Amino acid sequence: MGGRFINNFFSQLEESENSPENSGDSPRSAVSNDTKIASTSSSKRSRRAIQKRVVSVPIKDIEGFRLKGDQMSAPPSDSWAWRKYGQKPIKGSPYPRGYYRCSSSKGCPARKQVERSRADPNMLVVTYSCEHNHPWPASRNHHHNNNHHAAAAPAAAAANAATSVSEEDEEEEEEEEKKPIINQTNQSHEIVPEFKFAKLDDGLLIQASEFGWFTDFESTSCIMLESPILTEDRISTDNEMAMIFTMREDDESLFADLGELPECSTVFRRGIAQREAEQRRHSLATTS
DNA sequence: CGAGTTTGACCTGCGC
DNA sequence: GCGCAGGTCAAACTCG
Repeated sequence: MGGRFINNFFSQLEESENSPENSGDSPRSAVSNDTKIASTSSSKRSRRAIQKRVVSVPIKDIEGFRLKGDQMSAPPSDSWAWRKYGQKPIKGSPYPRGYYRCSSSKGCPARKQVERSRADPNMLVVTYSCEHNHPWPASRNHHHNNNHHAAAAPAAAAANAATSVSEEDEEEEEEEEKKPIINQTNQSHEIVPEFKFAKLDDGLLIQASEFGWFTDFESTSCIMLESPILTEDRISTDNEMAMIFTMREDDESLFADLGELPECSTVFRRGIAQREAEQRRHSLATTS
C-alpha cells in the first residue's frame, strides 16, 4: 500500500538523519515540569525530525481557492482534510504563511504550510511535512478514481514523488537545470493520460497518471513542481503535467526496495521509461 | 452544536 | 545569553 511506501520512505530518511547528536527533543523541553511546556514540547517536535517536501501549484488551478486581501480563504484542496491552526507573516514576504494540520485521521502528525510564492505570486508553495515513520492517513475522498486513489500515497507522496528536490537541496541541484524534458504525448486532460512523463539524464521518471491523488487538484493545466529543474519556460505549456524525481546518489538507497511501492506506482528509470512507452504504444496500436 | 478559522501569545531553534 | 523568526497553541469567533 501507499502507506508502506511512505513509511519506508520516511523511515529510511530517518536512518540517515537520526544520528545520535540530532536525535530526540532538546533537553530543554525534555526536563520541563510546566504542564503547558510539557504538552507543547511533546507536540512541538524537533524540526530536524520532520521530513519536508515542497510542491508548487498555480493558484488558478486550485478549485475554490480565493484570496481575501492577503489571506487565503481556502487552502489548496487535495484528498486529505486539513485544518488550519495558524497563520504568520513571513519576513521578506508580502504574503502570510498558513499552517494546516491533517484532520483526515485522529492524531495524524502530517502538516502542510501554504504560502504564495515570492518569486511568482501566481504560484502557491505548499510544504508537506510529516514525522518519520508515521503512516499517512487514507484519503478522505477516495471517490471518482478507479485507478489507484485509495492505494496511492497521500500528500506526502505528492511531495516525495512530485518534488524533485526540497528547497534545501536547490543549490545542489542547480546543475541539473539544463537537462532536457521530453514529453511523450500531447493528449487532452479529460482522460487520464497514458504517457506523461519527463526524462532527466540521471533522473527517475514517474508516470503522472499513476498518482491519481495528485489529480485531486483537478487541474486543467499544468501543475508545476517546486524545482529548479522544472521551470515553466522549460515545460511545454500545452496542458502537460509532469512529475519528476531526480535521483541523487544519496537518495538512491531510499528507493532501493521498490517492492514497497504501491502497485499503482510506476517508476521508471531512464531508458526503461522509453521502452515502456514504446511497448504501450505498440500494444495500443495492435489492439486498435 | 460541532467543526473550522482567526489571532495574539507563547515556545523553539538558530545565529550572533 | 540574547534576540529574531518561524512554528504551535488555544480561546474566541464564525459558519453550516
